[in-house]
Amino acid sequence: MPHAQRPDLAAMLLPLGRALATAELPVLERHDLSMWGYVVLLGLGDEPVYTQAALAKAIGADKTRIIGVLDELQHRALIRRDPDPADRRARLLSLTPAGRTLRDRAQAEIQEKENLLLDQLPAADRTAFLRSLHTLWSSIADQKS
Amino acid sequence: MPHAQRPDLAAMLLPLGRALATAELPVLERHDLSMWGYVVLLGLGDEPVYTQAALAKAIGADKTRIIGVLDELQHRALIRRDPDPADRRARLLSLTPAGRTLRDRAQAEIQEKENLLLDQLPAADRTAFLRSLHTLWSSIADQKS
DNA sequence: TATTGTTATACTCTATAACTATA
DNA sequence: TATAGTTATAGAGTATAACAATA
Repeated sequence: MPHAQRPDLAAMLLPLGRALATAELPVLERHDLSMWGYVVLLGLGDEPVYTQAALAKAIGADKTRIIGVLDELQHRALIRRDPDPADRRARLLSLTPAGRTLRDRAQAEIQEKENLLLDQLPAADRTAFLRSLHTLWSSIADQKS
Repeated sequence: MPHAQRPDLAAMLLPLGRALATAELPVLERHDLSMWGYVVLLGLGDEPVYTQAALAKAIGADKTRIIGVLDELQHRALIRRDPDPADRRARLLSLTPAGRTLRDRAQAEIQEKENLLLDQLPAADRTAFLRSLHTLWSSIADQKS
């Protein structure tokens, strides 16, 4: 066997993902968001609630990791952290309208940038790429739960 | 604007890449290779030479980061680190036949695993995905140099 | 003066352990 | 006893600074 015909998948996916994340940092900075702050806003979808531990698990972070992030987002009134009347240990997390707006704006700008990169692909490849990436990503996300 | 129609690219690429890398760790372990050890072996392509700084840059590592890795690979006779007679500061790096064999075996096993994941895609999507990923990855790699 | 390889140090990020308040 | 949230601590990984040898 002479040599591989293609680079390893991980050797393409990870550098590409990191390059994108780095390129998107200035967008987040303009909105005073850290990467984790943005991920938390995304993690708090449109469905109202969560507990901190569940949110942490959903976004792949340690529960201790996100505490400072939640503190700051709450302080900026982007999220609410209401004690659950049914279980006073738990905090119900939700986006405020301001948080939702900020999240949607940041995401729109980020995906705009990403679309510029995707524009170099032929239209057919582009849709196949997005469809495939989504399939593969879903399959490993399922696997985790 | 209600909500994004797709997840962010980086939010799919990075978890997918990490999941693959994690799944491939046992393969590397069987060959007594660390992730960086494997990356170094891959970085020393079939072309004979390099200098440590150039290799580090090529694989996206700090030059100080790979010294221990090179030490171990050399000790196991997987690479050679010959002083350059023309410039005695520099070390010419190359794979030994054993290093090349090990690299090719590990890569074959890794890509076999990756192919299993890709098998869930329809054939047409699969080729379009690989072609597109390669295009995007090349474009960001070019950008760096 | 600049560069290669190296070591030692500092810094960032993340995970672990230990605590409180609830259940 | 077990769990949610928290704090403090320890660890892994990485980058920075400083050095000797060479150009």
